[in-house]
Amino acid sequence: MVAALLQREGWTVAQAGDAVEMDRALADAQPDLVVLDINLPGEDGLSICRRLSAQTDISILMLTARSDDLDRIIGLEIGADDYLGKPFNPRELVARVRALLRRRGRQAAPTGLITVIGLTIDPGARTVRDEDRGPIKLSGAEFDLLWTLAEAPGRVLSRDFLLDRIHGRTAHPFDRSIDVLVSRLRKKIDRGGPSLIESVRNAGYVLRVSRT
Amino acid sequence: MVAALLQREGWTVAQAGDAVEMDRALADAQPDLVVLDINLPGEDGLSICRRLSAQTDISILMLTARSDDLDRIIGLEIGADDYLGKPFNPRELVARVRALLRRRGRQAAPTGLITVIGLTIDPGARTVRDEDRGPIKLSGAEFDLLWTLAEAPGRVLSRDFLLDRIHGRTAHPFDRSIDVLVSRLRKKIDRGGPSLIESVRNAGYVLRVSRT
DNA sequence: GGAGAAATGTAACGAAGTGTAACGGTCATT
DNA sequence: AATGACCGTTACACTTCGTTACATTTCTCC
Repeated sequence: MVAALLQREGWTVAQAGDAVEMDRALADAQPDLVVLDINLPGEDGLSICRRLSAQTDISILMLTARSDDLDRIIGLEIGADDYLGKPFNPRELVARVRALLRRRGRQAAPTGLITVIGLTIDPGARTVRDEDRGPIKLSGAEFDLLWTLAEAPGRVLSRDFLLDRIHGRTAHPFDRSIDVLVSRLRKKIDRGGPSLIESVRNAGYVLRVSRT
Repeated sequence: MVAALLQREGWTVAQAGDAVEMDRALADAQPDLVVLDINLPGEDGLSICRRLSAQTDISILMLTARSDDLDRIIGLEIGADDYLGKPFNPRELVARVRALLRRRGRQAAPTGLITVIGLTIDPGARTVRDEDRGPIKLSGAEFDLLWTLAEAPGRVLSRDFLLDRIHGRTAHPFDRSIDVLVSRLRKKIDRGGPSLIESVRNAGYVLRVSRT
């Protein structure tokens, strides 16, 4: 799933099931970055991380089951460049990979702030701020929805597209989760007037372009 | 160094060493964007930022020494449009400046209100307001119909044309949907007198030009 | 004129789309 | 274990809109 996600963003991806496979893959290509699961059969993820970090210049994004600070510190201590707890959000994974690559200077894809209709969205910090009313607290999925809509303000995005972008899955027959998510997001970002997120019958949802 | 960088990209750049110089420069030219260092002699960068943001429409890219969350939040809090931690990558600075200017261009785009016979139609917000009676609530299809008619006031538009514009489909043999839609729209926008939407036998519908 | 045909107006019905409250499962935290 | 955040599912209310049926208007032809 991680591989599919990254491939869809345009990166070239190779997969490996354990340390041995990974070494073989590393010999074939010189990747810029490794996404490393801490739980692996055979050689442990932490050990691999230490080895990679010491011997190579490759960026390491570590995936682990637990996300408390202790783990984090240990992770960074042994040479990981960033760290993501499971279950993670697909969009967040992509954002972090992009950030790491950018930091390496091999990728020029600045993910700056997005401001639409009085909302400032910071993909790096995953925070949203209303021009007038101050910061708005959104849940992970809510943030991803807003972010996705804000990347294409004024364009109608289908439920299928949104579902895929936000959760990396396809809709089942009577899937209403996007509708509910939209409803929840609206409740948090709308000001009195007409909703900032408009529904387009038989099509999907759009973020308003002009502030009314 | 920043100035040289931006000039090399083709932008016109003016420099200022402190707040006073900046005010003088702003009076001379009306820049689209200010790159603002948070550490300045005299008036503090944050203060300047707050002032600019409140008084003008100029985009602000803030440069800060530290890039932790505190700084980031403060930066957004006081009205910066984007921020960049030092030391920064020259290419990234250019990319962000470009992104901000592009975003500005989009936002400045006129929304294209249409006003006919006392109705103001806002295609961006998809709202209609009657000069006398205030906002009117229309459904999606109703709005599209009114909008289409209002783009060509006084011209007769055929049912086929309207159907295609509004629903992107062609009529089947006994299609009356446009008639019904017109009926529904009339009920919402007409004032006492003759209908604002006139039917032309064997041809279609027209929006009245003059208010009777 | 007047009868009939054709065009248009609109109420009413029903299918489908959408909004959202409420419930419950999962997971991390305490 | 208890708590709370998050989010998918479900259920129900409401909206939207095409279809149909019938009423009304307008035109044509005699």
